[in-house]
Amino acid sequence: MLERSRLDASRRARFAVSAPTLADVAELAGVSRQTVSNAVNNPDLLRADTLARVQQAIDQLGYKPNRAARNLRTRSSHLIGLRISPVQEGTASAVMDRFVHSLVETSGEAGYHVLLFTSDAQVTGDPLAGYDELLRSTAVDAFIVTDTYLGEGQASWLRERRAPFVAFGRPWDDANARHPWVDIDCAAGAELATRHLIDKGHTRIAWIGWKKDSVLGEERRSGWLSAMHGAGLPTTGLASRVEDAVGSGRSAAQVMLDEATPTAFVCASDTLAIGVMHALAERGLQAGDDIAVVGFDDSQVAQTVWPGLTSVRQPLEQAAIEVVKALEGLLSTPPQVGPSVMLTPTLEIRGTSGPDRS
Amino acid sequence: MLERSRLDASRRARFAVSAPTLADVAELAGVSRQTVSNAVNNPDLLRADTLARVQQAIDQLGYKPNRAARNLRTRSSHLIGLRISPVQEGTASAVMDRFVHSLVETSGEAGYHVLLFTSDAQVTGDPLAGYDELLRSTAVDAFIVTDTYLGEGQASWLRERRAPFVAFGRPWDDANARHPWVDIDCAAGAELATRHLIDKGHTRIAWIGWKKDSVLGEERRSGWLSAMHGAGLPTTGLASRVEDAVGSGRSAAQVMLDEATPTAFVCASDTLAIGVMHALAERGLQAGDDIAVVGFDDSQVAQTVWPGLTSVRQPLEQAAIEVVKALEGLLSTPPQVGPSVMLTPTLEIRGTSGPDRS
DNA sequence: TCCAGGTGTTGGAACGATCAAGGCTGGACG
DNA sequence: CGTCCAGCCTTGATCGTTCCAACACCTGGA
Repeated sequence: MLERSRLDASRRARFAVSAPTLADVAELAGVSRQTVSNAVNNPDLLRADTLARVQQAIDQLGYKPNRAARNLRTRSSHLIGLRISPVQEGTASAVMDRFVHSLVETSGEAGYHVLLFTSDAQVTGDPLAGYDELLRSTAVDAFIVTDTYLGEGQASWLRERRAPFVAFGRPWDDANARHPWVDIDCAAGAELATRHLIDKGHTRIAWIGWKKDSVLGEERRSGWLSAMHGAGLPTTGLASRVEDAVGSGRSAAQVMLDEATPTAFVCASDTLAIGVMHALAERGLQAGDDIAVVGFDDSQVAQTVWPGLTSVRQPLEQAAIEVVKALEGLLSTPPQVGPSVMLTPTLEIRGTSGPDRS
Repeated sequence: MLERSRLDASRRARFAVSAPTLADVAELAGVSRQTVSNAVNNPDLLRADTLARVQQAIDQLGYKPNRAARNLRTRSSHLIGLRISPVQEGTASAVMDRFVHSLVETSGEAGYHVLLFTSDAQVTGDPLAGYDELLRSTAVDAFIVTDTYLGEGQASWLRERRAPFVAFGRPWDDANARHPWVDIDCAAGAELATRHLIDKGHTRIAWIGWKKDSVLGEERRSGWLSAMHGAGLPTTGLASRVEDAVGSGRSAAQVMLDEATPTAFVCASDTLAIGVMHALAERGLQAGDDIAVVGFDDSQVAQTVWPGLTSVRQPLEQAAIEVVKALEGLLSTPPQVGPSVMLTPTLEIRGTSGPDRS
């Protein structure tokens, strides 16, 4: 008892705010360290009255387990690594923002925190360097991998090193990958967008999409294609594949308007859709009234631009929830790998859809 | 030697990928653990040949110090907590995205990682609960506080608990706060925007800003006011204070156009500026050609909307760099608190500025 | 030859938690 | 009455690193 308070005193002298430890709680409650540990982690192992006593001591001291000590002993950090990609200035996409937010919230509820890192590709030349460092220093328990369509081989790299991870985005480059993943059926999204325009009476609906080397772009394009074919509508001369930039969308639309007389545009991204709207504005045409436009991502731009850009909205909040669910399975003992999840997007209808053409 | 390899074997049996430890490196290099530790943390303590030998062993085994063990011993995690605020749907602001990205990059170079958490205010009712948990479990070394204009008392709360933190945003509510902070001189930004319009020949320049209880809004408004006064221009009847929403900006602009015949608008946010552009579109007016509009934040919307929204751009990348710099001072021993930093925004000139009116 | 003084290296203890195994109680059962 | 067992709690060891104090080695001067 005496020795104890001496220890306290010396500790208090060195550290202004010294967090209470398991031992402090144990002493106050008159039990052993392990019992306090059990009270925190396996409360049902204790007798009710003991638990209450320990609990009260915990509250009284404001005890919280020391993260570092727990991490060391349990060989886990309860941290999840997420690599964020560079901000794309001049585009309309803000997909990550919503996803990250929902991810932080959901994983917090599951007892995990999200740790961010960047690719540093411009520094080291290796886009996977960030993963390597966190993995080898055992800083995170698992990763969440995005941007799988870039074909950087993140997934196979991580699997080789037996690092647990969940992908947001299907394994485009590896058909027999066995890791858990969650993705959004963007072909269904494009199909939804196209059908919406067909329902409104459009028959000449153009597609402004990404270049052929973008798997994601081809996937979205296939949704437009199947909706058009399903309705028996022509598609020849109505598709364009360009860079994902406002200017590209604009010039693609100009060409299309001159050569194919479309009455509506479906775009692979809001960025391209905004480009189409620029082209219309330059001709004195009003998006919606004269020609319909639908975008993809439901970005802030789509939400705020006049007169409101109809856009495919990805269920990113739901995606984050599914990712965390898969992660929990992966990190439980024994690890449980559930089936992969494919979510369906919705359509946010706004002014650029225009009135019905009947 | 024999015992060592037995240990290795049993370890390998339990953990598929077992990271090498300090002891492993020490044995391979034929030195003690402490020497390896020194090689990593204080290389200049070793003789050149010893260092080389240890370094080679480190490379050979691919050794990285175990984070948890190091954290436990040094009582620091090299993690920085950042609370992210809820995503604002339907607005144009995306300030955080750029700031967070730059922060992750800069702090990474300084050896720190960023850990995200949410306020959970809707769950616990206490916006500071997230801070408390991370602080008491010693999960982070420091915090970066944003949204200081909300008046939640984050700063004073953290100071009371002696938690190291740097604020992005000046201490609006506490004039004699002593913590380090970095902020952007948004009054100067609004002044810059207004001067730009004055230079173009405008004399009746309206202000669409936030409600009076927003300190940030009043600050920005003061920039407009001083530019107008400086040029000897009238301001009566030309200022409006509304909610930060597209619809509010739109109706405020309608009223203003009817009653005060302005030829230009300066807005407290891109969201409001977009609202003004809606009002113009509804009257068949073209932003830029007919009436000039300037926004604030240089959001993706400003960058992509037709014909390009002139907007005040905050130097968020620079802000993040300054924040990390302050943080490094704060976490060094002894802590060094430098002077607070105020940065000046720039103006991104686009189509809505319109031609010169001379 | 011996010692002072610096440089380079070492072994033991500590950080604060959990794991694994063992001890103590009281009641059930042969 | 002795043994066993289940329930509850305690003890000692351990995770991998860094801190601390001490030790071996070398050089130069007395």
